[in-house]
Amino acid sequence: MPTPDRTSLDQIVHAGREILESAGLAGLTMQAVAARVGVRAPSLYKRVRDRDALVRLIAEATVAEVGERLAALGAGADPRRDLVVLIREFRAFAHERPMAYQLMFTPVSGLDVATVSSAIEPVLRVAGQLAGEDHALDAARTLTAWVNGFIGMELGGAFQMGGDIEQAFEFGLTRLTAALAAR
Amino acid sequence: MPTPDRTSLDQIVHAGREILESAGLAGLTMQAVAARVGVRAPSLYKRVRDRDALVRLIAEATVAEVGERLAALGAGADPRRDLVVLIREFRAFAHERPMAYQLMFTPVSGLDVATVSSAIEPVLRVAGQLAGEDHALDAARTLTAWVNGFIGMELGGAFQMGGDIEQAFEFGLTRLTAALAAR
DNA sequence: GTCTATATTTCGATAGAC
DNA sequence: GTCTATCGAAATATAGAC
Repeated sequence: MPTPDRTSLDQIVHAGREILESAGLAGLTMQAVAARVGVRAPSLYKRVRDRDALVRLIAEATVAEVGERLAALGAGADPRRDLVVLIREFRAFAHERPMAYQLMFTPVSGLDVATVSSAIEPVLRVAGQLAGEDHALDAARTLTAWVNGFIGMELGGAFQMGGDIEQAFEFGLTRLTAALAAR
Repeated sequence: MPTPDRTSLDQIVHAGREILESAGLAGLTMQAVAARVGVRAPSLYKRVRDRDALVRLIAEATVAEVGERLAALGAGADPRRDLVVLIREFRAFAHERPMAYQLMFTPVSGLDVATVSSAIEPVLRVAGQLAGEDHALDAARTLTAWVNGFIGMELGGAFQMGGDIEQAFEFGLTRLTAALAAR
């Protein structure tokens, strides 16, 4: 073995995730990733087909992590309380990894349905408990649309009219959970 | 006058908006804009400082158009009905100009507060009528977050679990308007 | 598997003639 | 004001030596 492995796919993806957060998607260049793992850019192509493939791997790792965190919350006796906890955790993740969060909802990431479906399964389940199985999907979409929109706007600085952002979030969360409860 | 004007700032912005829709933000190059208005790229710099300035002008024109369309709807006797009409019109615009819509909510566009504020004034007003002035801002943010999130997800193809998207939209709209009404 | 070197492409922006 | 010509700056990806 003339030249032993100096990096690995895991290390590359990990480095990519860090660079994504610190420099954005545009800053996620093959050179930057290579520099962080301690090799030259051409060496990355031994493990990753091209930049798009690396971006997809990062997006998949992000979805998987979100799914684990949501699943780890478990379920209690009160679906409404479970839902509040789920949504807050979702937002907390977005604040920790804003760029990765946005990447998840970007078309270019090319995520497969199965990965995403399993990640948001807890939300769908609790939405069904709350709104009734007939409205489970509609309720889950209402919730995810709202929280995703809220996060996107706060991350993008779209809330420019003053006021308390935390209060606005809790207001929406309270009203939404009440509105989705089966009647 | 050796070389009479062959284009104008209005024409440049108009061409930019069309290219944005057909080729995306990445396809909005100075060369593409120049070609569409019938000049060479360097000529654009006589009327626009640089590409960022052009992008900002396009974003501002988009916000202005949204504002006009929302304002044109007027107000009726039922705030709840007004709100439904407003939100549907907002979504209709997003479907007509998806790329411009997304640009509005992109940090890079650098929109000033005043422009955006006046555009969404109808939403804020009706939200206040519905939820009470104490909750006007919170209610408006809940609404805009939801509709923005919903539109972003449908434009990005994030609704991958089947079902009827229109039904999901109307479900959310109905539940939200009910939830925001003052109690 | 890693490296140097480089081909390729693309685009933003400027200089200076007309 | 418009043009040609060109600079400068990236970054992706490949070729081939070691």
